[in-house]
Amino acid sequence: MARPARVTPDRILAAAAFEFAAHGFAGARVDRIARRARVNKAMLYYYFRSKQALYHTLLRAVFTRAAERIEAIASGGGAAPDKIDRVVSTFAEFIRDHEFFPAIMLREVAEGGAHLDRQTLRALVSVPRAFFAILQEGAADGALRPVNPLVAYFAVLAPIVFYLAAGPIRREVTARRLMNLGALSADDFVRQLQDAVRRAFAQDVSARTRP
Amino acid sequence: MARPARVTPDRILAAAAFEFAAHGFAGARVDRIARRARVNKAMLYYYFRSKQALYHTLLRAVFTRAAERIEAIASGGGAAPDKIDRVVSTFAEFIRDHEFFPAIMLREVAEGGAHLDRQTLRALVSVPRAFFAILQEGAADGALRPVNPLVAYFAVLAPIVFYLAAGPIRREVTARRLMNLGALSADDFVRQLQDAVRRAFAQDVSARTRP
DNA sequence: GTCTATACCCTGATAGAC
DNA sequence: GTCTATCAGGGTATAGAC
Repeated sequence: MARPARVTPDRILAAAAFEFAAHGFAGARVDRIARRARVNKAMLYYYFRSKQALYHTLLRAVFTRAAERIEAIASGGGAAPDKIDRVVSTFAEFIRDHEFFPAIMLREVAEGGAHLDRQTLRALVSVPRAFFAILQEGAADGALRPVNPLVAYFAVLAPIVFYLAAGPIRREVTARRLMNLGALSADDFVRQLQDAVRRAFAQDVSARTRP
Repeated sequence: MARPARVTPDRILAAAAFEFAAHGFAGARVDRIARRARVNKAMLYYYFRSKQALYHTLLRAVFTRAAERIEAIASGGGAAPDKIDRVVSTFAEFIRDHEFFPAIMLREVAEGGAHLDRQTLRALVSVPRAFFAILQEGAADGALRPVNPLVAYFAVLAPIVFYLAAGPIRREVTARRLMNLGALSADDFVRQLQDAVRRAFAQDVSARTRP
């Protein structure tokens, strides 16, 4: 049941996601967000009190949604290495559904989390928390080597975010013929990263049970 | 042989690195850069024509220096897996010498390379180019598994940059007691990442010859 | 809820004296 | 080479009519 009253703020949020991802908080222009959302600028301030409030709302929504997906994997069934496979593919899928996510994630890390209020930080932290639970489960039953959880966390997630965020630069490099980067679809990247991660952290690499 | 004429622009560049890393191009304030460099703002504009020119100069210098270090490894001696170990440690070392680097790198990727002129892009590209040469050498002599070079590149470098850039957020998480992240020094991170990368990409993991 | 017009501040950049 | 003073433009935010 569509609530028409919701559609305007949602359009604003979608436009804001695009703008903040492309230019960062300081570089984003409220005028551009309003124009892209096809609403009047005063309307934007009517729904969101300020540029900051708009940004905070956006961050909270997106980090909460991301955390939910990872938590679902951790608390679901399956062997630990398979769960890690699923973390990789789910994260990539989440980014496909939220193209603005990698850029905003990178910027927020660079910013030192300056725009993350407690609730948002809590959502963000629940991602590594869920991931650590998978690692511990795998170490306990011998499916995973015992490794430092932070190392594993960054080894798994950083490549995905970075690779998908770097798409525009790769296109620029290719367009200027500075280097010949072969074709590599996002799905292929995911599969090969799953493979690398399994070799890096699974106790028995040959135990492949990918669907 | 100190050339006093150089010291002022260098101080400005150092201050700019700090400011741009902390706030990004749009968020950076020329006034703050000048104050931090202890020079008058007019002086800054005397040496650098504009905020943009200052940023470009900084980017070109830092990416060129980073590329040099990686190229030296690729063209140096040793087995391919050992070279990859060295890429990991050298990159971490480079960041220790240039603390502002991870944030600027992340922001530039998020920006889609909007501030990278041809020369800077060329320097940036020479990093993966050197890395790919190592991979090819290793695949040719059987020391490395044949893998997609882009996957390996991002699997190796993204975790380092991301992990070191995320230091401030980790401190924030710890300070707010949202999660208990154990102690992990940068050196430990490097060693464990080297280990993970070797397992992921070396043909024979047991062939360890780390100094 | 929607729009126009505008206040007001911030910031990049420069003119011009020394 | 160095500094003070200032301008011009652009950007967030709001007042107030409808």
